[in-house]
Amino acid sequence: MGYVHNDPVDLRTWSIAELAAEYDVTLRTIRFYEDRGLLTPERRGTVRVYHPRDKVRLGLILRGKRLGFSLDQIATIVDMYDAEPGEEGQLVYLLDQIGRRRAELEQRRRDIDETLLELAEVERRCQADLQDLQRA
Amino acid sequence: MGYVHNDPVDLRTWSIAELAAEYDVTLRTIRFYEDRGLLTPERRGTVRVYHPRDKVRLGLILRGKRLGFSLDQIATIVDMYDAEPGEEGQLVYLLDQIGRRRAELEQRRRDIDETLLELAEVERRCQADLQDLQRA
DNA sequence: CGAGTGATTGACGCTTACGTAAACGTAAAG
DNA sequence: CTTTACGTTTACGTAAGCGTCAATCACTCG
Repeated sequence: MGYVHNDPVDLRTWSIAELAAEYDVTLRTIRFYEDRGLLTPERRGTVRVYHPRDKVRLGLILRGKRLGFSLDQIATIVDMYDAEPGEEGQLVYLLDQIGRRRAELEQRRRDIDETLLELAEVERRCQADLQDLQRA
Repeated sequence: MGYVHNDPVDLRTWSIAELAAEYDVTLRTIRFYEDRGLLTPERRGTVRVYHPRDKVRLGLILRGKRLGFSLDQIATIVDMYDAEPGEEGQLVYLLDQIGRRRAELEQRRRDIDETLLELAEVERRCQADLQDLQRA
């Protein structure tokens, strides 16, 4: 275990297996994300040690996946979170990226709402058919 | 062209190129979906002719893709739309599927809302930093 | 008739996102 | 000391989702 019981949040660490269990992914997956530069855990000797920052990032990555983003897109999103202030060009670029992502997400939400409406309609039809069957 | 001008909606047809242009996908993509059983256009000789039903299905497929569903998942979803009444087992199965999809979609919407909130936060920081730079 | 234009079917290639061994290291427990 | 648990790298495999030819056919326009 990453250790102990009552550590302040910032001191806790996790093993790769602990993270895998908590987020229900395989070790392979976590290592793959590292390979792609999405995670950079500490190394103690050869062993990977994950800090709260790494854990948060993994959470963000998986949420991005649920949303259907590619790992490349996720990389740019996740990196936005801990970007340092930087120079003006950087900031403008970041703001631009944020705008794009927001537009994508809002489109997705519309897609979801439409789909939910249609599912409800299909469900209604289904239940009606079921009623008819059971009366017969 | 699929023909004419003022046909009742149900009579219009489209060529593969027209559909590709309208939805901004390649011919290859459309044929691939057919290969996977997601589309079944009419054949006039060797040529594919798309009816309104096919066009609608393509729209559903692409929306499914935007939502990050796999083609397999999309197939089951899309097929729900034109499922015939069928027997009780079928209907129960369908209702179950609907429930699952709905749960997935609602999770996704939560993901989106969280992400949007966080993006707004990052944006706020960004704009603040930009302000600071421009005062200096 | 010849040149385009737009369609068709293969067939091979490529990227993404991992799965799945194989072969090895290390450290605590029985 | 050997087993067991947990970790490591290297590397090949695979499924999904198309891109990209190549070869061929059908129709129309000048």
